[in-house]
Amino acid sequence: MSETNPKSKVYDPKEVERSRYAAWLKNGNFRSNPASPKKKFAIMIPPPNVTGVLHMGHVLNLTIQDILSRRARMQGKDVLWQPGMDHAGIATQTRVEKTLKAEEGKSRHDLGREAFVERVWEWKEKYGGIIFNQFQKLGLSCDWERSRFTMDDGLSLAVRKTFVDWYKAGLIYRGNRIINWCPASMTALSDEEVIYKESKGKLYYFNYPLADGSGHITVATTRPETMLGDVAVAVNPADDRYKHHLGKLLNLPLTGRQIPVIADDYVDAAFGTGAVKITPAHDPNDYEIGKRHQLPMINIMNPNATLNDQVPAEYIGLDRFEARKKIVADFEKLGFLNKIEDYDNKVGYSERADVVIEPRLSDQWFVKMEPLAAPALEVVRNGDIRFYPDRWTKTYEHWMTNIKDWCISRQLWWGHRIPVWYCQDCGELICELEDPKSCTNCSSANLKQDEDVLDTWFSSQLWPFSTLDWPKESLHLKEYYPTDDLVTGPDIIFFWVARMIMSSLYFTGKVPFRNVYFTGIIRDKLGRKMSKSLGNSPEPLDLIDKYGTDGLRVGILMVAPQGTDIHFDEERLEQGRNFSNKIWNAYRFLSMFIEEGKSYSAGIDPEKLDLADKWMLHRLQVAIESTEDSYDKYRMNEVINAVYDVIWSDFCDWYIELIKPRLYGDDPAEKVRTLSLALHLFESMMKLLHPYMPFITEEVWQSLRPRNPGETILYDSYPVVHTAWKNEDAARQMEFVQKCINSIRNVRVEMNVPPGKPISLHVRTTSSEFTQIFSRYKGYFEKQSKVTEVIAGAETQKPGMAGSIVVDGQELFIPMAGLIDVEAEKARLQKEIDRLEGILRATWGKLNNPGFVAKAPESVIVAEKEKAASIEENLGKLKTAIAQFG
RNA sequence: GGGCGUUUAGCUCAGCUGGUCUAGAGCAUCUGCCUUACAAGCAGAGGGUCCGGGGUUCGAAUCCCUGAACGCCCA
Repeated sequence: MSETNPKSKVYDPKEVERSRYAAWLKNGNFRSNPASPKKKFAIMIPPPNVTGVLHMGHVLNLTIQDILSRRARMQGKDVLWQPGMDHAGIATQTRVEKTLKAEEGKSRHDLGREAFVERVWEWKEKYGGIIFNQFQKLGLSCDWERSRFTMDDGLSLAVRKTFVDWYKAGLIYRGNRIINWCPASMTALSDEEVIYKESKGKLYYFNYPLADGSGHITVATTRPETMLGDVAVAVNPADDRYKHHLGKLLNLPLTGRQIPVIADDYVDAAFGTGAVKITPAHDPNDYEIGKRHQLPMINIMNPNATLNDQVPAEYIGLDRFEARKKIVADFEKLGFLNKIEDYDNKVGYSERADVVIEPRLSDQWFVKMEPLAAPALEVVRNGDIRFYPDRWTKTYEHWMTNIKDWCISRQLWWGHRIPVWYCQDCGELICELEDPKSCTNCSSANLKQDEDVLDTWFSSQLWPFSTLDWPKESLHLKEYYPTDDLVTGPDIIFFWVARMIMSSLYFTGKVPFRNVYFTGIIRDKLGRKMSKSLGNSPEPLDLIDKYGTDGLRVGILMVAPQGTDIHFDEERLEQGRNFSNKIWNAYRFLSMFIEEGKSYSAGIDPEKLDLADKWMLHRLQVAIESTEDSYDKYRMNEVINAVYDVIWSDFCDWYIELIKPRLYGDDPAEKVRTLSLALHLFESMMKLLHPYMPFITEEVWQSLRPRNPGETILYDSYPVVHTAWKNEDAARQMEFVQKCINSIRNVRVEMNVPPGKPISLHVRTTSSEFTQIFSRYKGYFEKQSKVTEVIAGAETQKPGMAGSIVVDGQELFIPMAGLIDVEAEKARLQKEIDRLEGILRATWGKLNNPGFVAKAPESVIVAEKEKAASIEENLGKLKTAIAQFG
């Protein structure tokens, strides 16, 4: 037992959550066991950055993974939920560089590569694990002892093998290309790491004078500074305005250089002036034109986006944006500035450093994607891998069919260094699994390793199998691969999901996972993305403090429909916390009747069940059935809503109330029987709920009956549907009783009968079945609507002054001599009559429609006819009742 | 420019293969209750042009077309 006082009316999650989690860890409850004969279930955590901290997105994403893992475990599977982190090349290097600057005033170059990397490792050991401690507060059941890091030896070996194999297969190559350059991190980026943002800019029109003095050509540009690297002006060959200028030379202002006017189909005559300045070293499109026309490529920028010595002296060293201003000013001075217009366009920013990226011509390493994409596209199209929601397959297909080569080299120090050596003597390039000692061509020992490291995603793409020891053929790899489910955000579908599929198919011949669940993005209540700068991102650990982990998990999951963005509002979590409290109090209630140390058998004697028992058993089966269906479709919010409803609305609101007379009664055998069934039902519901609310369910489960040491709900069997306990008749009868009770309560309130005041109930029934319900289950009415006397029969007469209710043709009268407000009662009846007449009109509308009768399915027509008949019956009785008031 | 998504109660959202849907839930609102599990609770009530327009159908919140607003992705 924990220290929680079972008498406390309010559930306090703090101590329960702390001690339960500690016990699970201590008992190794989360550990996988590949040697066990159990069916396997595996999920790979999307590795958070080593620099990361817990945010709301994690809460949603990881809770879903935990739910799937816990359910699988309870279903008797051996579960591996693989945790770990990635090394986050740019983010981590930047972080450590900043610290170094702040604390020691040094740059990484002051330390040198080796010493700097050593510092990063130190930083990782010190701060890198923080996010795992935070994850544990969420109650996650990861196999922590198998935790992996992308820079581990094993995973590094996987990276190396991948690179070498792909290189040898011709899938990795080195090329001089225009890539996306981040001037802040001073490295190349992949296309995916560029974020395009809408920006209000200017379009500058410059006049370039013709060398023959015959006038000028006006070009338009959004990046004036690049004009210093212009090598041509291009026009569309069909553009009559410029035909006579083709082949002429222009004096490029400020530079003293002359550049030709050329023709190229790429130029859109309708844009700007129809004449385009060509800067092949600083624009991907210009680069293509430059290649086609064998133009020189002048790189005018340093890696940090200042101008280099390829420009006139007065511009050297200027930052690109300062240079822009100066060049515009200089054009104006020279009279070559034609005009400036406002211009909205999209500007690319680097994902990590959030600065404007600069297209840059440089030597980089690339992965050839097309051959890898084809099979990866196929496994999603043919259903070997399924996406939830399915619409993401379209996005995936679109990317895969328009795929471009992946720039994988990064000009960083923190990461997997490219396993390529260059012979300094003969120029040979060596790429092998083992570090080469000498040149394979000329035997020279004068080798130099490539300076660059690989994109972090290059190692992340191997995550599902590299964490399982690949390329070693371990038992883990054999047993858990391919994994079952992947849960992640759609924002990394290209970065990660697609690349895992490609590399897995190539190296293992298998898909990495069967199902991919894409979560929505958590936004604030105004629909804005959560961000540090807006300060609209709540701290999950604070929320756990306020609502408990269980409360937080369930609060989020209840509003997390499949793949739609979530508008987060803390009020939702109150619902989760309140639910904890509700469960706690239901447990407190049942526990009042439990004799210390006694185990109440789960055996159920069908002969001894009363209506409420049959109904509750039925409701539980229905709930289990519906959760199974929802789980199959990964509709996580539907699962929890179904469990929430059966516990709160069925079990707490009705069932507990209905069995109270038996529990408080004086028949000991009946008492034990009732309690046993209630405990069985409650225990099943705790198991059903466990994946969502692991802590309170364990806490309660432990106390419902004596448990062996180390026994835990984690490994108890997950509830399955017992069709024998489904009972539609009982469900229908109980629903009738509930409708009656609801109506009686309604009459009480509308007639202003004080809640405590007992009333009588006279019922005119239409059959002995109904008469029996009232006589046999009289107690239900007494308990639920303070009815102390029930008279039921076909011959029952309406008392003089009485409230009238008609339910399924049965006439319920509540004598209220002296109490009744005639006008109020008439109004109440009239309202019900109006409602029914409305429905009746609509129903007859259908039945009188020849088209409906001719074309609608027979079952629908029959149902409509029955509906009309039953409403007419009820209406008739209500009209009689209202007529009696005159 | 291309693609995807969203639009249902004051708020956040369910409503899935068209038919008990004069549309549900939670929160908020109003009324009454400290009823021996629970006031973080119980009981009851009010609240809707299902974004606009057109179409298909016997029948549309649901399917199709079209327009609008908002959001996301890609170029």
